Amino acid sequence: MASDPVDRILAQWQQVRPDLDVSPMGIIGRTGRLSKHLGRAIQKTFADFGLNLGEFDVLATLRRSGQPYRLSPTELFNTLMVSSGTMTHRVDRLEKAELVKRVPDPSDRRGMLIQLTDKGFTVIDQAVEAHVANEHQILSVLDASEREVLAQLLRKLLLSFED
Amino acid sequence: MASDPVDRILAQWQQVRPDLDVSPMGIIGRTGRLSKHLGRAIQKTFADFGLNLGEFDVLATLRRSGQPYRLSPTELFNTLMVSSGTMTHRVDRLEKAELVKRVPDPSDRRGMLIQLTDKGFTVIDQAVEAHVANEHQILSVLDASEREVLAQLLRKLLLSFED
DNA sequence: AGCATTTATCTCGATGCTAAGATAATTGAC
DNA sequence: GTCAATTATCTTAGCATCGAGATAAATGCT
Repeated sequence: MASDPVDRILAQWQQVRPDLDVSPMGIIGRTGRLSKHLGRAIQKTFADFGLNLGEFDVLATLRRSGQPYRLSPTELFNTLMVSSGTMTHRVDRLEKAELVKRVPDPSDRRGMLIQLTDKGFTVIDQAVEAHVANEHQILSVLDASEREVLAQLLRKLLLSFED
Repeated sequence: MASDPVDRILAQWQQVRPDLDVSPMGIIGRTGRLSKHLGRAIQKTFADFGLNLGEFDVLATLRRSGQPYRLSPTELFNTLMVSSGTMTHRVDRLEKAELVKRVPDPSDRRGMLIQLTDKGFTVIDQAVEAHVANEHQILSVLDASEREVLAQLLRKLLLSFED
């Protein structure tokens, strides 16, 4: 197997700090770099639909929640691991683009519900299709069993952070 | 194996769009979420040294490059996958904290070199030790062979993005 | 019922990032 | 040797984010 930039980083540390076992960087460093690359590759698809990654995530979360395609801001920002302020701004932008609208929560007068509009539904359904096709393309360097193993290991690690 | 939030996302998509094979999200979605969790867990260690993740990366890159602990801004931002403007700002901050200093490149009058100061050297050496210990802790949920397999698969995927 | 605590959302100020463009110096084709 | 193209760094404007705090409503203890 060819060496990647992270292998070179590990080798450099070995040179200057041979007393340290920096092997965890082989996973943590690669996860960070990979996440950046994946984010960039994926943004390109969203741009075709006038969305950025954050906006896509909001619409996708509403879409996959099923009818009536409506969730509270709190559910959205908890699911998406962002702050409440971030979610307010994302919804502002999406509302301006008429992809979602805010409706009062009938059962809690403090709360609002974020409702996917018809236009939002159409946009996210098309965007998801393009996105999934793109994801298949990106992962085509791994065969089916490699993908399976990778997903399992990532899940195990992820479970140590969240239920 | 227990299910994680990404499993629930996949199950939701299966419900509302059974025509789509969303299995790539099992890897791409988890990589993104994991990267966020890892970033947060790691920032905490850096904060003890008055650094954020970006600043740590700059100091660490200089440190592991070996003597004379000096690199150009271009080498730094290429290595760290950020824009040139971002690197200017990071160096500004680090220079203000007297952890690095800018020195003219003797062989190219357009260029500057970013030099780790003695103070910067001391700080990064301590920070790296704490950081590596923290990384070992984070990955302790995986056994040695799992870590090895995970690193290999991440490298294979990473190599499809960069040499 | 009354009141303190918690919950839901939004507002605001600060931070770090990007992309495009400015300046200055080097390189390379002729 | 000249000069156009490239390269290196910094500047600037704009954007997405976070965290702390404000407001308003619901909850729950007594």
